[in-house]
Amino acid sequence: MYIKMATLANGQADNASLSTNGLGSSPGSAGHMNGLSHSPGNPSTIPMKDHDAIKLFIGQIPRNLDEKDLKPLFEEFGKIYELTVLKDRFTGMHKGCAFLTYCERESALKAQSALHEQKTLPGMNRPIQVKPADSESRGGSSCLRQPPSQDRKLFVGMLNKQQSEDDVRRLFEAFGNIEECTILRGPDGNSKGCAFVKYSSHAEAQAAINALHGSQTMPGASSSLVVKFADTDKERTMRRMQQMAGQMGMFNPMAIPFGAYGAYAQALMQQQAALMASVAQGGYLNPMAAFAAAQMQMAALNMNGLAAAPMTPTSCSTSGITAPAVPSFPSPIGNGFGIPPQAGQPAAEAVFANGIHPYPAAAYPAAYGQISQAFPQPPPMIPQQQREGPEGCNLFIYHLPQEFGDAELMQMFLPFGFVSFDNPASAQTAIQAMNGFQIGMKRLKVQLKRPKDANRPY
DNA sequence: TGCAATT
Repeated sequence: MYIKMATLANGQADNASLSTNGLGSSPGSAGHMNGLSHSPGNPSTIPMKDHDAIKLFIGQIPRNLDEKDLKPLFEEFGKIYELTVLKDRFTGMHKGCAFLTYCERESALKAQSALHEQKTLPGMNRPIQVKPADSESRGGSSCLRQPPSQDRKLFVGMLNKQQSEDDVRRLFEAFGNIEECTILRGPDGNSKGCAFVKYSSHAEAQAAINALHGSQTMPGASSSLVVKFADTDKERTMRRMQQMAGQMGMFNPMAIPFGAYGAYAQALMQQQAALMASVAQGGYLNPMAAFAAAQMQMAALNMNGLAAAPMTPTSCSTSGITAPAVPSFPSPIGNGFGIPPQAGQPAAEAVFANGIHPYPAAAYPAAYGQISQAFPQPPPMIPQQQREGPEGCNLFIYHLPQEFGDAELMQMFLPFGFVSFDNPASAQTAIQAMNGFQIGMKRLKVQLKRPKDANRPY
């Protein structure tokens, strides 16, 4: 059964990319769809590129420039095979960077030496970046294989905001060869007081951590220097999801920690967004709705399957205090998808019976016990009428963000205001876990919903 | 207390 569910999951992921491609972002055809290269208007010229062509990553591009604006800039170094501005997959927002492949390898080398760090596009506070894309250094037999950069890239926090790249380099150069050093800056060019430092090896990075973390306090910093490995992709994804949830004023206690499921959750989100976009008016669905769709899909999935996955006492005891007590997916102990969970999931309450306060968001326990609120199967997206659980099982949640700009969305998410469990112990567990949970700038206040007939205490 | 921008 478990094997079968895993296969199904993969099938869904595949379908997701297929339908996305159907909407016009197949890697092979992106250039055509964007109408930006391949000598348009000359059908006799079939675009060809060298076998050893280099895909370049272009960074520090003003967000108001699209492919057609960038094309002239790069064309002077050779014929462009493909140029793609990176956009956010849900909002379509320009990410400020692009991929560029020339037909000839030589053109790429020329462009890189002429442009990289050499010139600053209007409105930018840092010079343009032109270098081989990360994908170019991985896996190619003819390329020098580089170690993955996430094990050797450091995040440095608690810097003085006046410190420059050079200052940071000087601080870190004793511990190894620094390949990249970047101060993080806001849109105004001011330092955010933190930086990335990339060494050539993991050992060098580790040495820098050992020597520098907490070693000193920079003038004006609120605590001592922070030196740690930078976030992984997964952590970044989660961070962004949480930020977005905060910004958009959405609260979905089930969906947020789903970031922890990484690739699978992402595949689902893509699939759902693509699906929604295709049934909408042909073009891009409004971004709010697209994101909401993804959230809804995840919530529905969670309620149907993963939320009900029982956690064994063993998995609890090994999860430790701070480690997320969420099962990896697919879980061999889960009951799969589309099968309504039975009431009274074993051991769910035991997970946090010892008062563990699971932070951060990733640690939100996926197995409180069954949430009794009815939620429709994925396709119909309109929640049923709200249903309450027995007394002592219903939570009331204060401080939900209220930035909804869209009345429909408001209606969609209204049911999340109340959360009902099928037994009081689970409700208490949820309070323990979620009270104080931070969303954006706010912290949730979670307590038992007062019985209707209770006297108001004040 | 701050994690860019790599489809």
